[in-house]
Amino acid sequence: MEQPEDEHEPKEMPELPNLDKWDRVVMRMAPFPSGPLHIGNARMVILNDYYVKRYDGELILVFDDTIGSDEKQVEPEAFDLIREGLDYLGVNVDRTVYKSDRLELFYRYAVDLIKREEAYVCDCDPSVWRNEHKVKGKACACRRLSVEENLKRWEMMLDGTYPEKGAAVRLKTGMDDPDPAMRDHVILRISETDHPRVGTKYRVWPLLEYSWGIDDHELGITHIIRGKDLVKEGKIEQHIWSIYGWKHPELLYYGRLKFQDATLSKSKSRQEVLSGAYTGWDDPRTWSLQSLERRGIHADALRKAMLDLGLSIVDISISMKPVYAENRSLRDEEAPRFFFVEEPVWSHLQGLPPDLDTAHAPVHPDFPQRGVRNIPLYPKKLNPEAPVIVGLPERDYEGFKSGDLIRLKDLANFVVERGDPPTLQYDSKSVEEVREADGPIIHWIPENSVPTEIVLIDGSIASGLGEPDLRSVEVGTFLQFERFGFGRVYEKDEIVRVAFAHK
RNA sequence: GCCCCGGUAGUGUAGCUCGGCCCAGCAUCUCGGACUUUCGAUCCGACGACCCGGGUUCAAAUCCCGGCCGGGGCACCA
Repeated sequence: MEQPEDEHEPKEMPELPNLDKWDRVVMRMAPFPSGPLHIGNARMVILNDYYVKRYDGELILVFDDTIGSDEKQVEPEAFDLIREGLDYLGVNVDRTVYKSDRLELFYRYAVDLIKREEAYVCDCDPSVWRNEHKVKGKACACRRLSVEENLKRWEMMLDGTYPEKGAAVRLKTGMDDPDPAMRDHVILRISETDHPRVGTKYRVWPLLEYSWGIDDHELGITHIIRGKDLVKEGKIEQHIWSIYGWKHPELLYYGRLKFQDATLSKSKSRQEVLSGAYTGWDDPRTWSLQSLERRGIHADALRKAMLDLGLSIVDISISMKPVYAENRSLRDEEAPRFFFVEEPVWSHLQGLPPDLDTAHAPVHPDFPQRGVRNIPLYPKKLNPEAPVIVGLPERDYEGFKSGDLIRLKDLANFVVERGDPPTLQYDSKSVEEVREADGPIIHWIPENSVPTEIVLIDGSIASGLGEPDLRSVEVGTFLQFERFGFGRVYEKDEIVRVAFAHK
């Protein structure tokens, strides 16, 4: 097949296997609703979305909201947060399913598996079973129980006779399996935890591998792409599919992602968001999709970076730099330029020619047709005697010596005179002079500049002043502060607030 | 302890199924240079890898064996 070469398209991904076995590709995304999707979940989402779009298939969003555990709990607000993240990524979901709506289905199959003698109700103490039976590969007495006895026990699980952990349904995957991980795994257990959607309606809950063994078939899933932490679960699913003679969906696994420049912890983020230490789920330290959106990271930058990883099952450690590089190439063109000075060193301008009262800087240097920003030097028109003052970046000023020739970008060249206050003596207008002297060209701000705060990636805030035109910028604008970096305006009142994206 | 998976430049990836066109392609990073009134963009260039050892073969990154290294599983979590 001929693939058109388009350098803007992500790398060509491999074909999905055994396409001819299925009428139409049906895939699913199954986040556990404990919080918003973060960059680590993006791979799962993007991969599934990519293949569904490629084959014009169907994508089902399945909220994997079984009861979880003490460490992993369903959080009610997560459902909407997840949808928000999917919207940002541009994922179209054809259908949404909640695991917690399907308990009756899992119960029916549980009874059927018991009747087929493929499963049994085990009331052994979990640690005893682990140490005496799983490790040694020896079946417990429960395994030999009659169907009748098992069904009776099953009812006792449902009606509350058994307490939590008092009994569980085990699937007969085989006590003689060489892999201890595969020996008669629990597929349903008792939990009386309150569920955000269905409350205490059910006290018997399926485990992930079991619910998927049933649902991947019931939902008509043809291809499953998920993290390799689920390969054991995949094997158990295959065991279930074989019992029923169902056609096996294709299983694809990818490795875990580690980010060199980000620490991801949904539970820590949750804690910090709740305590107010983080400003919300869009705090950059959460690395949530919301936070990336706020920073102006284009969904396609994320998409390309994720697809560039391919489908390798190896665990990988990646950097955000490719994402940033892609984002820059996607958004640099649209980004208007502004000056921002973090800790201005206020300096007096002297000897300005009378006609030099405003600086004109291009909105975007590569597109002169987009016009100029005007930076007036004389805000105090009523008091012509007042000195003209500009703010310089402290970092630059520190490196200057008296007598240095520097250029205020888009204005003129000056000779530095260090002091308190520092003064800048007008020298010349054109850029050639400073070039010859090999002097620095720095950005600056005039007196009537706009209070501006930039939220950095580590959550700290760079506060300073932005040039006057920043006042008219709209919320949502992706911009560049010259010699500082790119960011997106996310809020504006007296202060313009920008989320830093990248250099 | 048992089981599974994997090892291509700093990082990520292509190639490995069907050995030769691979003295290994691409991206990113880094470093030079050009250009530019930004530490942005653009252009040019450079650096840099098939884990090791055997074997099969006319020929191996690709197949086989051993070793080493790395990751994961062994929950009444997802």
